[in-house]
Amino acid sequence: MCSTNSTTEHPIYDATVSKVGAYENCTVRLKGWLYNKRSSGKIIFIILRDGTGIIQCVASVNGIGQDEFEKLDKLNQESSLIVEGVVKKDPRAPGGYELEVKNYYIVSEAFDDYPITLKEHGIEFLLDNRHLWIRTPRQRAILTIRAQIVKACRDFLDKEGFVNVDAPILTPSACEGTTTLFSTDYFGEKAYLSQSGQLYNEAAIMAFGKVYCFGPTFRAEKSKTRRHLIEFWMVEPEAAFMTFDEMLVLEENMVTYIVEHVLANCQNELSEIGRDPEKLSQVKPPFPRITYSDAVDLLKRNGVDISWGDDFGAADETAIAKEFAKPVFVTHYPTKIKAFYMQPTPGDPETVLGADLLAPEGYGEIIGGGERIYDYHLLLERIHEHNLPLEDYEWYLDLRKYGSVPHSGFGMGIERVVAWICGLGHVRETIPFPRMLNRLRP
RNA sequence: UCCUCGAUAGCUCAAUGGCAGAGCAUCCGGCUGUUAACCGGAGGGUUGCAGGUUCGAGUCCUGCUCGAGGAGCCA
Repeated sequence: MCSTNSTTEHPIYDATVSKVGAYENCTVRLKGWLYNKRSSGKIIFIILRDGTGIIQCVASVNGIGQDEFEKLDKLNQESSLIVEGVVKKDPRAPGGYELEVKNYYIVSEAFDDYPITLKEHGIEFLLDNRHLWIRTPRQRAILTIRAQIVKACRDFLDKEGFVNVDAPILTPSACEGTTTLFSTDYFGEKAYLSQSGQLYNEAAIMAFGKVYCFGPTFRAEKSKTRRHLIEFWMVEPEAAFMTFDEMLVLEENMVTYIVEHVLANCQNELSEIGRDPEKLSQVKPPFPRITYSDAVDLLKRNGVDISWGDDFGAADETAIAKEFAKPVFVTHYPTKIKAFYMQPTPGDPETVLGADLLAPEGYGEIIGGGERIYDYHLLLERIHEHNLPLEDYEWYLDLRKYGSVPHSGFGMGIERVVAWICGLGHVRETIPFPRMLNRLRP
């Protein structure tokens, strides 16, 4: 990267912590924040954070002079600064490289009461200080993995020929009429925040064939568990002519692609959060498939008090997923516990062509999807059965009037996937600024 | 909405019904290879709020507020 046969001119390279290994014995300039420091009289170790990583910078009185040394020694945690120095390989330094400081500039000196110290903190305090908490290496790693998961979703679907057609956030009515929605005023008319882009996707596939929407979703439910956020992100692929079985294959290929992408690109981040990649590398197609009926039998054998027709609780999902090392599909749910648009199973109208994908290790449902009703008359019947306001679904019924085709789609919850891949105990760390019951700030 | 647990220094936590404490952070001082550095010193409190019992309440009782975990709910 740089030549070591130095002339009288010593070039200074702008670098980042993550790339510093390429500049061994060269002078580089790093821009970042003071994460921590350790001082020992005439030598000081500055731990610099620049967003790409953390590096130890060593400054001595001999190297930068008494005045500059004392100024640096008094610098507060999280002060922003620019450091110039020589990159040295040193096994004593965390990360294997350190910077021998030749020069530094303080950009902004931080106040002396930065709340997030390097000691332990409680979750309430950390969430109150989420705007600062995201600076810590662990949170940076999780959110970096999230970004890579999002990228992998888009890369995979683009590669498979899906077109990104986003659905509106402001909608005139509930997509399903089941869940509690946030309402807002739309110039005198009531509008709701989207809980799914699926119905709009179904319109879009008749124009593009294969589409996906990717955006935030809002549920005004008073859910208070490790798997729930009030505002979360979903990617929802939908394709014309795609059968139920083809959809399952698409799902397992997408999940596998995401896991492989993270394993290939986020080694440092996985190691930072202490996630064992071994468990993830087992995720390869095909994923096991179990029908709802067989899942009920499995639970009964394990002593769970459940009868056919009951929906699964979180503990049930965990018990089912525990039987498998890979994500598992639960298919053919009872018609009455699924949404109105689900296509009945041929020859078995009591169940539908719907499937949930349950993540391993107790992370529960990460995908829900299925084949949609494409017959006009059946769909109309279901809308009546569910007492849905017909006027809100007229455009949706139009899709069955003008060139309807069999089609399928699914929705994947990004935060639950991030929680699973990162091995986290709660989805609140998987999104930059979580919106939860009792928490709207910061 | 329900169940369980919790709230004491900026943070994490101690304190048998009997003087309000420690570590970290902050401030002052020391130390030329530290690894959440270490060593010495200082400042820092309406014990979530409102009542009650008691000679005496951080501690026991009642109500409330806030939070956490879970349930219900939830493609």
